[in-house]
Amino acid sequence: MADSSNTSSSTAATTTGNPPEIRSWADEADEIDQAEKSSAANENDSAEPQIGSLQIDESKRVINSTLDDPEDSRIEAVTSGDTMYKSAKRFEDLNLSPELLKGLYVEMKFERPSKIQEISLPMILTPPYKNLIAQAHNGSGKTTCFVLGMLSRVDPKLAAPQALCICPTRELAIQNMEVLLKMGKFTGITSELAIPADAANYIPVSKRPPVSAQVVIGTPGTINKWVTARKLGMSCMKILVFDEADHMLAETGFQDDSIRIMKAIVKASADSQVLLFSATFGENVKAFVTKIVRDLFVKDYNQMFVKKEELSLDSVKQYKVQCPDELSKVMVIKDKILELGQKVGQTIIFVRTKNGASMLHKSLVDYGYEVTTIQGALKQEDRDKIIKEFKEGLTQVLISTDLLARGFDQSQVNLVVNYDLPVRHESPSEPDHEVYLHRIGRAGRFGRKGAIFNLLCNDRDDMLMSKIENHFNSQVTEIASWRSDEDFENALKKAGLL
DNA sequence: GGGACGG
Repeated sequence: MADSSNTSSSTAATTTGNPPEIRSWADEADEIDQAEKSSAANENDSAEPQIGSLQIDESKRVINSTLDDPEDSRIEAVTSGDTMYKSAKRFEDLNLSPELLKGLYVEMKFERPSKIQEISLPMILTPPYKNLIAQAHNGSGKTTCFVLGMLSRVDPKLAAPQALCICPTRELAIQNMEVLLKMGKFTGITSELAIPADAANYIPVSKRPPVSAQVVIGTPGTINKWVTARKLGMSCMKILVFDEADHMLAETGFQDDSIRIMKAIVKASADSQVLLFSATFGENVKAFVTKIVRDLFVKDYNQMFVKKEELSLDSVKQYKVQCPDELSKVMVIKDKILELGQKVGQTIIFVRTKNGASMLHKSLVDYGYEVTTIQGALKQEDRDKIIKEFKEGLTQVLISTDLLARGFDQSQVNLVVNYDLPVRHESPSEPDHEVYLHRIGRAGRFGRKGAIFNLLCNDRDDMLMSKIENHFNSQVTEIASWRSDEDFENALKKAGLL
């Protein structure tokens, strides 16, 4: 967890000197790993030899193989080139400014680097500042990791944009900015949020002054707009961070903007460093992302990935509920999940569409329940208000589209409901495993307890569910009867929530 | 389908 590392003996990155193996840093690494001695890895290798591997002759594999605590995540770092990295056991090992250290200890209340920080921060902060592709699990502290990276690399005396962070949603940009302000409180480092202004505060880009803030966090459209209008200068940029990088670089609609920003940075500031962070890097995405980094940046890149026996699937308990029809799904939410949920914390209910969100909202409100709903069609001020109320604990239940699937951090969320299972848009008979993982990652933050309820009401749902179970190789427990209060109570007890 | 570019 991010705020206080455990005390088990840590895992220094140690150079083995072995020739590099071709490895995957996808989140499915565990599966691949289990089978890799046999055929899986070989298949991968022969099909696409460059993927997930490094430039063969100049790379070294650095792996922490000396774990003595089976509870620990396994963190693997693959470095390229000759630079040696020493893991940071203490923040003092990182040459941070006293002001930043104070922020870490006093504001963030950190004691020492978390596992992923211990390994990745030296890779981020050691010259020649190589690019980094980092997979870190939900709730493992990846935000604090790249925020610290940005704050450390900014020169406080230079009043120009030096760090840029790009996020897939406005909410995530805002949330990351809040972490930055907190951690950087004593540094005097300036920052600006680059998201679209609401109608009331709208100023045409041509009429706004150039950005002088040292750190800019925002969404791709607005950032591009500012860059194109020459209001956001790239010449002093040292570090570019993509949060939810797989999504930003692979998804149509994000991809063009993201690549354009990358190109602008490379053009203006050749030695800039790019950090790609996500909990998931699917097979296809991984290939694509590595290719982009290779093509665009002169410098090569390091990789880090966190392996855990069952991903983030182990601290939260997953359930599935057979519901005979749509209405019974509403009944389950109303009579079981909301009633019991009151006792165990906050709940997020995920739906597939904005319309679905509105319909469910109306149903529950008509039954007299207090729920709020967030989706992208709302006005920004409403979005802000709903998030604020939820984060302050004023509302207990939040219905959301996949707007909140990624990155949303609210520690009181113990229950996640999939009213609709996540499906791939291009082939709706296939589940979206990455989105599933991100959604359930909203519960059980930083190792806390949590429960997931998947509501199924037809053969297609059954099929999707079983594909998800197979993919993650984890059995999802079936609730015997959707009508039984006792069944749901026991489920929450087993999840450690009652 | 969702999110990200609207002005």
